[in-house]
Amino acid sequence: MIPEASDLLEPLARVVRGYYDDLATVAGRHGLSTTQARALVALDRPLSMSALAEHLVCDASNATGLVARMESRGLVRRDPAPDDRRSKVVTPTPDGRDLARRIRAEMHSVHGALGDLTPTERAVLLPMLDRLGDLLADRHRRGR
Amino acid sequence: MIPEASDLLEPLARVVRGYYDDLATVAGRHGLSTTQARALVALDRPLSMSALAEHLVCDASNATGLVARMESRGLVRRDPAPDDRRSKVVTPTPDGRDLARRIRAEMHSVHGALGDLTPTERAVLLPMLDRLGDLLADRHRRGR
DNA sequence: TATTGTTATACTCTATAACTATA
DNA sequence: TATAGTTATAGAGTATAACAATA
Repeated sequence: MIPEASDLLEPLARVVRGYYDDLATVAGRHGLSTTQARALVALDRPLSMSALAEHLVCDASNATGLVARMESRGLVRRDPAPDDRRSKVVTPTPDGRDLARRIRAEMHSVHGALGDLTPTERAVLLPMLDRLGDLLADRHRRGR
Repeated sequence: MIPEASDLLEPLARVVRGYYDDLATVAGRHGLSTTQARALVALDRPLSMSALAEHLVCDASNATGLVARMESRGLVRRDPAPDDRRSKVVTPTPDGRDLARRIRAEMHSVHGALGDLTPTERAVLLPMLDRLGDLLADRHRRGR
């Protein structure tokens, strides 16, 4: 029995749902929305406003309010870019970095489920996830 | 080299992101939010308001507005439940069913990426996704 | 002219709390 | 008393359009 692409859609959707439910739970526990949690994790490296919006796949105008709320909570800073006076660089504060680290660590359902796999299963799954992630990113980069 | 659970986190996050970006694109193309798209796909079978809210992992009060908007677009109907006069049953209209079918079919990035895998890769990945989905659902059902 | 970020606006999603009509 | 659904409210995410400052 060779599975078709469509046979994998529903199982993949279930995994995606499990991941997002866990992220939402952990983010909510710290008073963050999933968008803020995603932004904070992405800000592992400083990003301009537009680069952040691109990462979150939303309009640049949304980043203004999003970053403003995170800034007012002391999680990030917004500094003028040194090379381009139109641009701003968003950098996490030490508090922001701590929280990002905690969010990653506290995704217990995802972490635990991956830990419940046998080492052999993990060794099989890892390259498949990498490959699928590459293929999805490729298609996203081209015209979707 | 035996991968740890944490080694799989980032690859899994990439796959999740690819899936959601595709869903958002397809939903937006039809003037739906991702929540409405998820609801419409879930309504493959009629659900009560509370069952729908549970599926979407949101408060029951949200379902009221969500279904009202979908109803005003002619995608679903809200009928009194036959057995319990407090309850209502949400059913997709023919238009709603069509749109749900189209959304599933138009997730080209996900569908295409799965199709880019070799048959052997799909045969390897399918049971792993099922297993991971089961583990995530288990942990969600217990206390997260 | 084009780009970066912002503001204004409007709509949707989301949770909480209070209400109603049933059970 | 408890449950199903609704309403009211408030905060957050989202896109569009228009704008200022800069490139």
